[in-house]
Order: sequence, then C-alpha cells, then structure tokens
Amino acid sequence: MEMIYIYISRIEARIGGRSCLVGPSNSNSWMSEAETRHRKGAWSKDEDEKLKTAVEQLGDKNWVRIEKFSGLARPAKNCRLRWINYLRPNLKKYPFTKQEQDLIFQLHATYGNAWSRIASHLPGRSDNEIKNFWHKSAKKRQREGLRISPINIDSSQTMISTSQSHFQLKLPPFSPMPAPSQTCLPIQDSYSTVESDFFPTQPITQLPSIQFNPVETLGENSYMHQVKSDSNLEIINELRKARARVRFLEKKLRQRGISNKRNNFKQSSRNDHLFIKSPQGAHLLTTHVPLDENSSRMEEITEDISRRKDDIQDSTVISATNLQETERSVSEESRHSEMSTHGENSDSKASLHKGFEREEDLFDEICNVKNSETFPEQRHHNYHVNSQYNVIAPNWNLWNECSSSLLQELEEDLFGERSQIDQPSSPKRHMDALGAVYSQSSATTLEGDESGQHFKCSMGQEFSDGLDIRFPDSNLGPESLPVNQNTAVGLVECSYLVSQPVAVHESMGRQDFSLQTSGENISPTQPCQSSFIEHQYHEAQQCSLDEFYGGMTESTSGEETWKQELMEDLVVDNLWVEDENFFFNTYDYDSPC
DNA sequence: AAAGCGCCCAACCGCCAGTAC
DNA sequence: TGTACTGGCGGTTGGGCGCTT
Repeated sequence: MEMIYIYISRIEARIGGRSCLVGPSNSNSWMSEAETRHRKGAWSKDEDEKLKTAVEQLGDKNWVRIEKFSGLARPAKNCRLRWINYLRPNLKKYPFTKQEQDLIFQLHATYGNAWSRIASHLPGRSDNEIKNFWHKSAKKRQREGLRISPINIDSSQTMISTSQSHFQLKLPPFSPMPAPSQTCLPIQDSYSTVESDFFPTQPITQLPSIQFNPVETLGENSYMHQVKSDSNLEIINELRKARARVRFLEKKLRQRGISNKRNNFKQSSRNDHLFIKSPQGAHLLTTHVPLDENSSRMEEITEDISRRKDDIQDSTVISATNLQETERSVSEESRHSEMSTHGENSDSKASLHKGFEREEDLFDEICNVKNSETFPEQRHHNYHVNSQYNVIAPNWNLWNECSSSLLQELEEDLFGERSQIDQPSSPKRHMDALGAVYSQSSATTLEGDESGQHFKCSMGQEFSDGLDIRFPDSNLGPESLPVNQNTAVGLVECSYLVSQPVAVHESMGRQDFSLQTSGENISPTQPCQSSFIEHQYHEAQQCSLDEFYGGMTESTSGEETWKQELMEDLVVDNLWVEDENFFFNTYDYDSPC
C-alpha cells in the first residue's frame, strides 16, 4: 500500500501537484488539491494580508492563480469567499441600518433566497452577510410569533398577477428610458463624436420625438420601451444600454429558467430578432407571445409596424426573415457607394449597416465580459449615429418560456441599478479587456500634425468596426500620450480612461481616423507604418515587467525571461497562438450569440 | 467559577452553469 | 460531444462568544 501512495505522489508531482485520488471529496475541482494540505478554520491576519496582496496584483477573477501566487494553504474557492465576504474594499463593517433591513425584507419578498441578487442592491454588503441577517431575523420573528417576513408577500403577488404586463409594475410601457446615472458624463461633453464622409459632419442634435404606440394592437402581453431624445448620440447610447439590458435578460433567462434551451437559443437568437429603425424615434420592442404563434405573430407585428410607417418618416422595418438579405445588400451598396458618397446622409443604409455591426460588436464584447452582470455604462464607444438606428427585440421563444416570476426578475435587471465594470488596473488587463478591438487591426499608422492638436490613426479596413480611442481628460498631453512612446499598452489604456471629446474622421477608401483633442497638445510624430504593432511590442519590452503587468509579477531582467513569462501568461489566458507577431493579433474575438 | 445553552457569523460544502479543450 | 476545470450560489456547519443557571 505504501508503494502505491509513493507512486501516486510521484505522478501527482508530474502533473503539477493535482491529486490523483478521485472520490467524493474530490468531486469539486476547487478542492482537487490534496485537501490535507489546505488549512481550515479562521483566517489569520497574515493570511489576509497575503490574499490582499495577491488580489491587488492579479485582480479578483482568477482564483486558482491567486491561490498559487499567494502561497496560501487555502483552496482557491475559499480565497474567493474570504475576499468577497470580508476583505474586498468598500465592505461595510457595521450592522445593517434600518433602511438596509427594510430593503432586504422587500427584496426577499421579491426574489426569495437569491442572496447574491439581493446583495447586488446593497452596496458594500455580501450575500453571506445578508443571508445570515435574514436567518437571524426570521428566527427572531418566529420566536416572537410574527410572520417570518414583515413584507406582505400575498398582496405584492396579487399586484403582479393582476398586471397584464409584468413590466408594467414598475415601468409602464412607453415611459422613457431611465436617465443615465450620474456617473455617466453628459454625452456631448464626454463622449466621442464621429465624423464621416458617409454622414453629416456635424452631429444631428435635434430629432423630432414621435408618438409610436403599437402596444394596443400588439396584444396585452406586449411591451414597448421607447427612447426619446434630442440627441442622436444620446439615443444611440440609450439604445446601446437597452440592447445590453435585453442581452443581459436573455442571458439571465437562460441561466435561471430555461438553461436547457441554451443551444436552441444560440441558434435562433438572430433569426428571432425584430429590428425597427426610424430616424425619428428609437423603439425597443419586446413581446410575450405564445410559442406556436411565433411566426405569424412576428409577421403580424411587422405588418402592424409597417402600417404605421406613414407616421414615421423614412422608417424601415426589417423582419428576421429578410434581415440577412438586407444586410448583404446594404453591405454591397456600402461598398459601391464608398467612392461616390459625400456630404450628409447620402448613404443611410450603409450607415445603418455599419451602426448595426458596431453595436453587435459592442454588445458581444459586453457579453464576453466573463462572470459579469454589469453594464458598462461608462465605457463609451465611438459610435457613429446617423439619422438611422436599429432596435432589437429579444428572442421570442426565450421570452415566451419565462414564468411571470422570471419576468419580474428580469424587470428588475432591466431597470435596477447595475454596478460598473471595474476598470482594469494594469496594462495587461487593459489589453485583455480590449483585445477584441485590436484583433481587428491589420495595418496601423499613427501620426500627429504640426499643431500637435490632432493626430491621425490609419487603420486597416477590418478595424472599422472597432475603433475606440479616447484620451484621459485629466492628464492629456505630450507627457501622457507621447505618440512615439505610445505603445500598444498606452493605447489600450486610453480606450478605457478617456472622456474627452474625440472626433473621428472616416475618409473614403480607407479609414483615416482623425482624433481631435479639444485644443490640447499632442506631440507631432512621424507616421508609423504597418509595423506599428510590432514596433510597439518592442517598445513594450523596454518597460519593466512589473510595470507592464501592473505589478502582477515580480520584475525580472533579460528579454528572454520577459518573453517567456509573457508567453506563459498569455497561454494561461488563452491569448497566445504560435505566432511571433504581437499577440493582439491572436486574440480571437468570438460572439457569444 | 464553570458547565450548559443558544446565537451569530465566518467558513465550508455541494451543486450547477459556463467555458475550454 | 464529452470531459475537466473554474467560478458562483445557496444551504449548512461549527467555533467563538455571551448569557444563564
């Protein structure tokens, strides 16, 4: 027997310490390390410090790496819990306030024991803490002969069940989109504006609002979300958020109610979308329809909207059935008109198509944010808006299968507050986060003009979908953005931090993006040719590894060591492909839906 | 003083979904 | 398509603490 254990331990050593012993206690891979090697019980201060350091260096996503990096004798899973429940910043360490307690009871009446969900409404509180509080107070109330929850669940359920549309509970149809949160800067002041030969040079600032109310004819289960705005950018931003919300809802539906339909959803999602486009107003249409009526219902809705076209100047309705064909024709039209279109709104279809693709990319990227249930309200993408935009209704089949409670949860998701995506704190994570953008760039040049107030970025055709370059408003200038030293790392950083208005000019034939910086100086520089990326790679090598990774690894010396560690890291993150070129090009950007 | 008891809450555990391979 | 792995969630546990006897 002893021989066997020796043998096993040798094998374990060969496979990186993973236990070969498989049994009930090893059923969870988090615990697959020999559990006897893991400490249990209360955490010591020293352990907390080690964990804090590890999380500061590596972020709070990859707990297996954190476990290894920290040297803690605690399984990754426990490290995560310790961080979430006790160590993470901004955790409130004092008892629940009266307001918080009331909110917990209210939320529990709505969500039941979905503690993490309840916790998402209480900043600085962990699900565990709320769970404990609930059990404690429930016990207490039980002892006192009171109802377990002070909230009258019955009456709230009656309210829900008598509502024709579940969404009418808190947000009646046709009510405007909630205003952007205060954390969002005013669009015209902080977002990039986009110029294009395809589109008017000046953004359209006035759009007539229209009354568009198909719900009465779409049936009692229909819901329409209307976005009205005087600013086209604002509208598209609202649409962007609305679309993100719908995607999020669909995702949550899959998770909670009909996860077994995942594959079906994946295949059908695109075909089940209904796009409504109008220059005067933007509409997000969702309808709760019986499954067997999907096709006819879809046509009915489409026809209904078409009948109203007279009310909506130049509007277009594209049903799922002809969407692909339309896109194809639009794409070809766009190509043909590329050399002949100037001035305002000369190719609205092309712009629409472009807008759609951009939005798709954007939201795919959002969906790709792993384990995230957040909306990147502050991640402002350059987004061209002409007088055309599209609205996407969610997957009919998917929504049809929702129970009312699920829909209620969805409503909360739709209009409840969402937290922000954490800003990556190291260049490495910036790159990870925006790798998709850079994967699009096949050829890149970057140059500044004489005044230093503009610089120009020339991208390959494929990049047209993904440009997202902005500047930090607080530290804009030659020091912060010396173009010669503007490594790829710096670019990515800009993509996230910038809130200065930046105009992007798109010329014919190829994409030349002129980034204007509101009078701030940027050092002129010589154009970089298509070797820009590679050049920046070498630039990047000159910074210390520690700096490059934001302190994620210990600093090392020597190019080979640096390269080796970088490659190892990229392998871990699935970024590295057998390619000597810069890894931005290897980041595979795959749409989740 | 100490044993017993109950409460609290940090920590653990099992299960599940998503993802990569 | 199946499997392994990771991350997240909710239920449960158990050690520490305070109160009572």
